[in-house]
Amino acid sequence: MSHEDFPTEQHAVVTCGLPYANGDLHVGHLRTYVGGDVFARALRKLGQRTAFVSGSDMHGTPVAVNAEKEGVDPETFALRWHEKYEETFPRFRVEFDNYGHTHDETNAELTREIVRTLDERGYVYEKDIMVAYDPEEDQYLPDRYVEGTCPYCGAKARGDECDEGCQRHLEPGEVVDPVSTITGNPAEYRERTHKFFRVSELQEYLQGFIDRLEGTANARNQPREWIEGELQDWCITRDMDWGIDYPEGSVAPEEQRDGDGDSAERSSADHSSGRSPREETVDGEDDLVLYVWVDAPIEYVSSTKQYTERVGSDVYDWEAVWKGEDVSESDADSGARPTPSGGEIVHVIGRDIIQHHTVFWPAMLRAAGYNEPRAVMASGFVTLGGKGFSTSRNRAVWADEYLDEGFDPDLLRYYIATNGGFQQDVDFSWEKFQERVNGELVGTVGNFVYRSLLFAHRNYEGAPAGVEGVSDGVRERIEGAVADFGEAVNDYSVREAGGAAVRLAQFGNEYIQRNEPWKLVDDEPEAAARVIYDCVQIAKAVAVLFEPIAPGACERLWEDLNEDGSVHEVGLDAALEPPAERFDEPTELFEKIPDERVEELNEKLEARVAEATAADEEGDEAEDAEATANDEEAGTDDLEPLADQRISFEEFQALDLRVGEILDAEGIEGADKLAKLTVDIGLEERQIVAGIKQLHDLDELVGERVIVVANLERAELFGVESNGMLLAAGEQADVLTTRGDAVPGTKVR
RNA sequence: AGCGGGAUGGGAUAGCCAGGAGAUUCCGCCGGGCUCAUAACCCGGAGAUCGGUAGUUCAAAUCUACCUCCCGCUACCA
Repeated sequence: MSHEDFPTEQHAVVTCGLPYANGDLHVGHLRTYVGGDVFARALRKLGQRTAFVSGSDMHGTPVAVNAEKEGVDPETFALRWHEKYEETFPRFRVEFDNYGHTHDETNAELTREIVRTLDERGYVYEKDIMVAYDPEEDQYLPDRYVEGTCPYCGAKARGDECDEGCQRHLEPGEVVDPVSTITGNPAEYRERTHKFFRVSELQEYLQGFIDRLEGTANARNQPREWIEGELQDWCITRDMDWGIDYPEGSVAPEEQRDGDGDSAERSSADHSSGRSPREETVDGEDDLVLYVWVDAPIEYVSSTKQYTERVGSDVYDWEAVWKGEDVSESDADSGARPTPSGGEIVHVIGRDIIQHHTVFWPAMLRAAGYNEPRAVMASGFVTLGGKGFSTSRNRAVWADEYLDEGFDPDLLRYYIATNGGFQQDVDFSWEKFQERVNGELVGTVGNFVYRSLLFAHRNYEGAPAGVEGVSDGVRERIEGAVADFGEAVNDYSVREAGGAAVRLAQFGNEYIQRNEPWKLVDDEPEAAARVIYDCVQIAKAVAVLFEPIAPGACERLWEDLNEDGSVHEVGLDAALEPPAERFDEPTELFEKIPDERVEELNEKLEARVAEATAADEEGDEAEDAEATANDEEAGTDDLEPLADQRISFEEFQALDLRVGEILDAEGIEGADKLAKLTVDIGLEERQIVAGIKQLHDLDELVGERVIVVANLERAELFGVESNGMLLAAGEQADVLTTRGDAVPGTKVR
């Protein structure tokens, strides 16, 4: 192991992947934040000085697009979500020392500073690239404003990644046959000058880095393919208004801020025209904004900085943590490991953003002279009934929803933190939730501390006096649990950190059961007192060890134990310090979840998912209706231009068009739009797949005359063979039919 | 079809990265105990040749190759 075990002398910072200010939080998101919170608390228990920070990710095209849809400016839109998150996290006892956002001044300033450093050190160069551009709307189309075909695998791809095919990250200008996602217009490529970060020069460094990176295995393995293959330089600018301006040396920061304000005003006044990407100005002045993945991770640093600004650098020094000893310019791209003088940086993220944290981000840090992350913990996803969450279909358990049901946040924390390995996907169901709460939290932990403290209170009004201290066996057992806890933290296993406490409580139950103090009280009062003293000690240790997972419950337990101070602040030593000799009747730490409750929750969930799916469909229809209306009003404006290219009569004759009659029509399961049709085309019956499921009452189509391209190559869609193509007009799939009574099979010409 | 993740007693999970006592924990099942405790708790038991095949090794759930099956995301106007 190339790193010292926790706790170390250095300060640590634990960060959580920034939530993207674009929608509600659900239990899946919470997995990462709870994981980070548990880990940060656990580090503190070990005695490691730790800052726990995060912030909202405000920039990027999806925010801009969705703000436009709502007719507000991106800042207003993103801030609204930011405030929501800021308020939600503490309700799950995810307590950041600082929670900022990427659009605040601290981050804007630090981002410009870091980028300027990269620039000065020669890590940035300019390159003219072809950028997708919508000539009709006169705007550039960065990232998700454009989609087209992946140049590597041929699948349909978004502008920034081949999300449906090979999963490759796509650089601007790479996507083939680009189309604007805003207008649907085919886009053309125009040459623009952009900034590139020489990631390729840091390849040797990154190879060393990935080998010494700690955390979960997936974070270390997934980026290998990139780091050990050929690293591409990274385009770090975009043609947009929304974001942090590229820090041109000649432009003073103040002016840039003004620029931001301007753009916000402009886009809010201008939203109806639906444009937010940078419009080219008359003089063609480059108004480049930094790519969102540049300023987003810098927020980790900015947020730490804000924390220091609040508490003072004598309490926590962000610069010592993040900067440490700067690597000299000439050394940066060597594989040499930086002097380990900085802090322990631990990133807790979802497994979908591993590459950003193990390639681009450490490269930036290194090149700018910052300290490298010690560990990346990448969590698996949360599934629902074995299937993935689908926010669009409302197939999810939302954070608010959970709280509204009145459940203690600790229950969910326990469930998602310990139900499986951190990098493993965990399944959520109310049944399993109930099982673990009732069995482990109530039956094992809650029951043990309650029976112990109640017995102690009734017979001794607290921990029995006159006992010399814990018995050796129990002491060893507690020490063992403390050791397990420490090991778990060093293994980055939040699951095991929780397990140590639960197993200790389990031991407590065995211990009290074996010694039966209730039988001893009368005949052997001293023996009884010793047993109960031991039990109270175990309960106290449980409070200390379980605090990272269940901070609320442990706070109550700490009070029940009549302990001074805060259970959140005590270290592991407290586990073996003598318990109080006086305390009141204890409370029940956790409550059982009755079966009826689970049934009710399941019904609710199912009903909502069904309803939302239906509403989704209606929504689509409404949108479609709107689109139709627009089509009519818009007249010729929205029509595709006529093809310039003329074809020969022979080429036309190559099409075998036939009249057909629909004999049967049914939807294809799993597909939103595809329908399977059986069509009689005179000489034979054909099975044809057509994308008309939502646009037609399928039953009404039966008997309808249609025009079919009979000699189109066969294709398979959703595993269903399509042997021909049904002709239809426009977005609404207005199906072509015959005016007279041409019989099926008649050739069309 | 592509990418990713899995396959361990009835169900759910750990262990595999750093091979070595026929294997963890939870739920369920069977039998017993206890009554301090939120019908909680404790003890004992049945039950897996760790997906298949072939290798490497003195030794493989753990390493290598191939295969099968499952799941997730994608798949959509042919």
